[in-house]
Amino acid sequence: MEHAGNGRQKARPGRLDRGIVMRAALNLVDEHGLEALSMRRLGQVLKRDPMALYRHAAAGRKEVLAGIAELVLDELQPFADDTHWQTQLRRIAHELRRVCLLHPNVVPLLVTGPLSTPLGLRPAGTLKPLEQILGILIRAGFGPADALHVYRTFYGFLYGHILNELQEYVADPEENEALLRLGLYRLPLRDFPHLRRLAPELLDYDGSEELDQGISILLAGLGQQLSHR
Amino acid sequence: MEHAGNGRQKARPGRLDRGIVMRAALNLVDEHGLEALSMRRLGQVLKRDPMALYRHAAAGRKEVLAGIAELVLDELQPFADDTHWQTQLRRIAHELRRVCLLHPNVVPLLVTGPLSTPLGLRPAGTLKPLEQILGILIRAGFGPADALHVYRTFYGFLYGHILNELQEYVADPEENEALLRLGLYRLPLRDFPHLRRLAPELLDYDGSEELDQGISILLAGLGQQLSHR
DNA sequence: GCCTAATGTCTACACTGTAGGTACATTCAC
DNA sequence: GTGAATGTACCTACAGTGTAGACATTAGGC
Repeated sequence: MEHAGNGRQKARPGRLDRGIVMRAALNLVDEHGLEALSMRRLGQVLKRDPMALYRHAAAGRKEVLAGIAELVLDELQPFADDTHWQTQLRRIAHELRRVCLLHPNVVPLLVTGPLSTPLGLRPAGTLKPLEQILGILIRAGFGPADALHVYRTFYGFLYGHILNELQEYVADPEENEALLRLGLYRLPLRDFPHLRRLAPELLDYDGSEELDQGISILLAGLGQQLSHR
Repeated sequence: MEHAGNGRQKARPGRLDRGIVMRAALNLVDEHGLEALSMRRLGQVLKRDPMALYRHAAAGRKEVLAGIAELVLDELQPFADDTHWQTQLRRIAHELRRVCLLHPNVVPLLVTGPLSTPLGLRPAGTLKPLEQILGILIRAGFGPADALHVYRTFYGFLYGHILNELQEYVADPEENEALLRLGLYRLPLRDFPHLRRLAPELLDYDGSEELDQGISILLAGLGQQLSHR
């Protein structure tokens, strides 16, 4: 699969580098979850001594995790920024959603990883979306400070939606239905009247549609704020 | 600290129960972070054999984590629901924010914990806010299905904001300032013009204010959606 | 050739979650 | 009371984990 056959002499196991290690780690996490990522297992996958990873790729497990997150964010595809700012925001949202759904196991890293990593020290790749959105908003007429607030609201909502959607999403829909019904009927009707009535709606969840609706609400609010000044 | 001196005979170490264990675990996580929570260390704090925990409190570490999350959510204080629906939503938001800031180390559990726990199987305590907000929205005039969508948007935004705020928040503000300046000046001006200009605004972050602004945007959008049907 | 620096490999330590067994205490039926 | 049954406590053991440190091997420069 991987095996970037570097053309030096010591090509026996295929020379190791940071990129290869990180990609292997991402594969591992995608397939077997975050907990499956251990230095030893990673070494096993790469057919290398676990300690070799420390020399080439990372100073420790944490750094591997950070590397994975960065790798996933690098999958975000850039856009031409010629359309209306609202459609641009919409596109960005769907693009982030797309990438996150491709790597659901990595999402916890994305949302909680940068915790306690001060903004100034984050890798440039992580800051690009921020800069991009600031640009869009400022060109749309927001003042720089307002643009920052709006960015936070927008991105906050975005991450929130993605977390929501990942919770809603369950592998097997049929099992999901059974579980849901069982679970809901367990709840006392007097305490959870609305929730129990909404069982059918809970079952057909369309994440993309849901995201669009949320953004529409946000944009309506934003438009209003923009015109009121 | 804990030591609920139960009045039986074998009161030497003070009889163990699930509540005590969970509270001790929460303390541990609050003070030393999620990684510090191990069954062995928890046993040490409680002066019990680690294996005793398995008998009394939980089937494993995962269950302890779930218990912690539940415990934190139980700290949410209920409201009288007599005011305007918008003020109610605002209160709920601030209340959740308050509790999360009290237990920042637990937030990752709250946002990613219920992942892959189907909605129907979550503990009733976790579902109460959902039911509550559905009620508020339906009484405000939303149809049940719309109320569900709005709930998702609202809660998604809420969790997103909290994650954002926890990222912004750093222990020592002075160090924060130094780091930020250092970090931002490292970024090439041509690629990050807006971000570098916003350094001062990045420094004084008021989470409560920020949350309020976001909610205002949301509510403006919601009001518009509500009147358009 | 040899010297230096980089790289690979192995061992070892201090941890982790938790299955399984054993010794003790308490409780209940009679 | 006695005996059985049940619950509790504790220990040991196993298969993992991250990673520091020492050692062997190799590559490159001269």
